[in-house]
Amino acid sequence: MDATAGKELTAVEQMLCKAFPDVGPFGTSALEKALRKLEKFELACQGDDWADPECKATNTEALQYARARAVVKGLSWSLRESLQARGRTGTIERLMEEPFLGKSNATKIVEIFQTGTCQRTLARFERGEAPLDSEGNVRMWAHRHEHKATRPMTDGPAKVELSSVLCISAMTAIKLVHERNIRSIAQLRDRPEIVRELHGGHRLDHSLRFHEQLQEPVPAEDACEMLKTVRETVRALRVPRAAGWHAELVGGGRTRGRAGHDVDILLWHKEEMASFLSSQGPVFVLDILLGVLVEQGRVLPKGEAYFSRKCVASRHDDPRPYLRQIHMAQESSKGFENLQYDHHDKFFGIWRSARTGKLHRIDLVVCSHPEELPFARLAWTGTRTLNRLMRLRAIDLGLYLGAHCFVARGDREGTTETKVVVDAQAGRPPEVITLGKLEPLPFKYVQSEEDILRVLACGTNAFAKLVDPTNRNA
DNA sequence: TGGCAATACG
DNA sequence: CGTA
DNA sequence: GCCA
Repeated sequence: MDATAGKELTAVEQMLCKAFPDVGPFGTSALEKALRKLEKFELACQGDDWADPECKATNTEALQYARARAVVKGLSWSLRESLQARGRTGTIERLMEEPFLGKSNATKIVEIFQTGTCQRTLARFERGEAPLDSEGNVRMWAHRHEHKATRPMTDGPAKVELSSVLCISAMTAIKLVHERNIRSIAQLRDRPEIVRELHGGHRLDHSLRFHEQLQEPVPAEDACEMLKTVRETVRALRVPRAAGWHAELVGGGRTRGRAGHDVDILLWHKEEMASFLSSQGPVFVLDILLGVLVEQGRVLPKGEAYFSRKCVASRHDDPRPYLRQIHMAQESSKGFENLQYDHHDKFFGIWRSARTGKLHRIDLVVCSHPEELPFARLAWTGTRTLNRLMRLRAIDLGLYLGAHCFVARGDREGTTETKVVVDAQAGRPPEVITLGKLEPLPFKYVQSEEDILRVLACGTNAFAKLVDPTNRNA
């Protein structure tokens, strides 16, 4: 029996029941692009979520646009046909039956679909003006806190352009516009003394210099070459069972079947961890791999370009931090926020094509423990919006979902126990696992992305469309 | 009607 | 504050 | 915008 039978689905459940193809059948790509632009304007003008430590507010507008775009991608009916058959009002009503769309966003979607823009938000953002709220008032300040507002909603195009530079965040772009009157990348390039003040060092200098190249889509030929080179290089390393290392595309390369401006590669091994112990201490496969790739001239070195490596030694404290009894027993007001989780070793850097000499962003992620592979795959395949939806769903079930495992939050009223339905297929008795506070769900129940999605669907196949990564472009 | 909006690391 |  |  369906675990959700007898009650209405939550908005998050409705979303996860959908498929999000890269290109849908109903001609909504211009609408999706407009909603993406609105999200980017909101992020660039307000700062990303939690960007201001003094004012911990969610960027609700950006979140709404991201969700609205996902809803449009997941629509199983045609806006065009609905507008013909039911008219504007009928279509708005139908949109309001979709998750996360109220009257305001439904109306906006119809306006953008019919006219290509939205007069009170998108058109104003594009002219560098502050948008209007649903009552027609100018939304001059982020977070609606007029008295301590430091972030005007004007100059959207300048802020979007500046924050697209690697190493320049939304908050830095906002300061450049309003404190230094810098309104484009070209203007920033003409002011080396201001660039120096940003303290980005050689990484920022390099990002600015090669910005256009780094924004270009990576040609399929180069993406293939990157994957092949990484795979062959890791398999030739002097590490335990080197031939057992795998390299696969995640990110846009997996959800869309083609790379965007970067290439995301996940490295994993059936038996080995991301690092091993030598007499000198832990050795990271990623470090050795990067050493070779830098030497071969494929990856730009730390002293030359953007280069961010994150490895952790605590992996070899046995057992893992999040499996330690001491952590499960630890109670704190902050819940599991104080937990030190292990993490996958990562590299964010610049690749130089052997074919064209052009530079491209590359992300390498090394799955830290073999059994965490499905969680690493799911998280690093994304998209960002889909990750947020899946993690919201996990919260609904009393679970934490990260890139490593499920952990019981144990923060519900009255009990610290969390019941997890790992299987509720028709014709079988449901299998329910009971977890204590901060106890991880044993990996034997989650051996694939499909298993994770089934747990999120309370043991059913309600979210099975998302098993295919090309349906994950939310 | 008010709390909540994903989660992580250097 | 930067990145995913 | 959703939900207890």
